[in-house]
Amino acid sequence: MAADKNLVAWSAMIGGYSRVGMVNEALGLFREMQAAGVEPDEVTMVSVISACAKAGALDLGRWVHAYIDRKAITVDLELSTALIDMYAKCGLIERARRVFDAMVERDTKAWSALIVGLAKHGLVEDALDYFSRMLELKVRPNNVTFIGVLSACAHSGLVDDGRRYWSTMQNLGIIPSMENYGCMVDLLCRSGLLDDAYSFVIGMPISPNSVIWRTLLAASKSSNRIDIVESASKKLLELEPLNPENYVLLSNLYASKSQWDRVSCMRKKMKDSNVTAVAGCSSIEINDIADRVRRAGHKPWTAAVLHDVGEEEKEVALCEHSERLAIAYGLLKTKAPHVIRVVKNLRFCPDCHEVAKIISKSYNREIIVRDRVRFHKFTGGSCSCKDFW
DNA sequence: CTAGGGTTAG
Repeated sequence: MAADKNLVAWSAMIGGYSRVGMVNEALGLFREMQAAGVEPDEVTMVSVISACAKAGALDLGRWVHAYIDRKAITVDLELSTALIDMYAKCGLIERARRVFDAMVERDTKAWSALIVGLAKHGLVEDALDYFSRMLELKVRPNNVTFIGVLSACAHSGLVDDGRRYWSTMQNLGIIPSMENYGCMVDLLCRSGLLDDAYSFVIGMPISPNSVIWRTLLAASKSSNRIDIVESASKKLLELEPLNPENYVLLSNLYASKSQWDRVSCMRKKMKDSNVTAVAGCSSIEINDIADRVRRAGHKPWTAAVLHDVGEEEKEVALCEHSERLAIAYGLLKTKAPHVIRVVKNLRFCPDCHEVAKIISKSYNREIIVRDRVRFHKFTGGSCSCKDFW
C-alpha cells in the first residue's frame, strides 16, 4: 500500500506480527505508524501490549500503558485483558491484579489471564480464590482457565485438589485439551505419583504429544521404573527424532542412573541423525533502560538500577554492583543459563558482561518467577547442555 | 451492513 494505509491496515499488520511472535517487527511497525501520523485506537493497542507481553518488555509496556492513558484510549475488555497478561508476564502481578479489579466487565478470558498469571507467580491460593469467585459470579471457565487452575495445584503439591478440579472440568462439559492433560501429568509427576501419571497417559483418549512424554521422563529421574523410561523414550524419539532437546534429556537421564552405555548410545543416535545442540542461552532486557539512564547523565548500570525501582523493591535502588543487579533480577536463582546474552546496545552496558560471567560461572539453581526478567523464557527448562557436554 | 483485538501445560 502507498500512503493510504489507514488505522485498520496498520492494526491488522501489527496484530499479525504480534500473534506470530515477531514482536520487534510489531513494535517497529507501531513506531512507523506513529511517525506516519495515524492515531492508534484500542484495537491497535491490544496488539502492541500483547507484543510487549511476549517480549517481556516491561519498560516499554509501562510506557505504552501511560500512552494509552495520555491519549485517552478506551481501556475495554480486550485491552484490559492484554494489560493483565502483560503485567503478569513481565513480573508485576500486583499491577495485573489492579487492572483486573478496575474492570467493569470481566469475561472468561479476563479471569483466565489473571488466574494463569497468579499461578505462574506461585500465588496459588489467590489463583484458586479467584477461580471460586469466578464460579460464584457464574462466569463459565474454559480449558485455558483450567490450565491455570491445574498448574497452580501442580506447583504447590495439591494433588487431591487437582484431581477434584479435573472432575469439575469434566462436569462442566469442557473437553480437555492436550495442555490440560499435560497439566494433570505434571501434577501427578510432581507429587511423586509416576505410576498414576503413566496410567493417566496410557488412558488418554488422544495421542500424547512430546511435552507429555518429556514430563514423564523428567519425573523418571527419581524413580526406578525402567519400563516407563523405555516406553516413553521410544515414543518421544518417534515423535521428534530431530529435536536435540530429547537426546539431551535422555542422555542426562541415563547419566543420572550411571547407565553410561546408554548415554553413549544416545550421543551416537544424535550424531547419526545429524542433530546438534548448542549451549543454552537466555537474555534479559537492559538496553533501553541503559539508554534512558545514559541520557539522564548516569553511568548505564547505575541507571538501570535506579530506573527499575518499583513499588515493591526499594532496596534495589541501593545496589551499586552488577552482581547485586543480577541478584535483583532474580537471575541467580536460574538453573538454565550458562550464557547470559544481553540484547542490543551492549556498548551502553559493559557491566552486563560481568553479570553474564558471574551468573554462568557461579550459580546453578532454579528461578523464582518474581522479578522483571523474561521469566517465561528462563523457565523454559530444557537447557541441560552443561551436564550433557 | 462496516475491516483490525485479549487468556494456553513440561
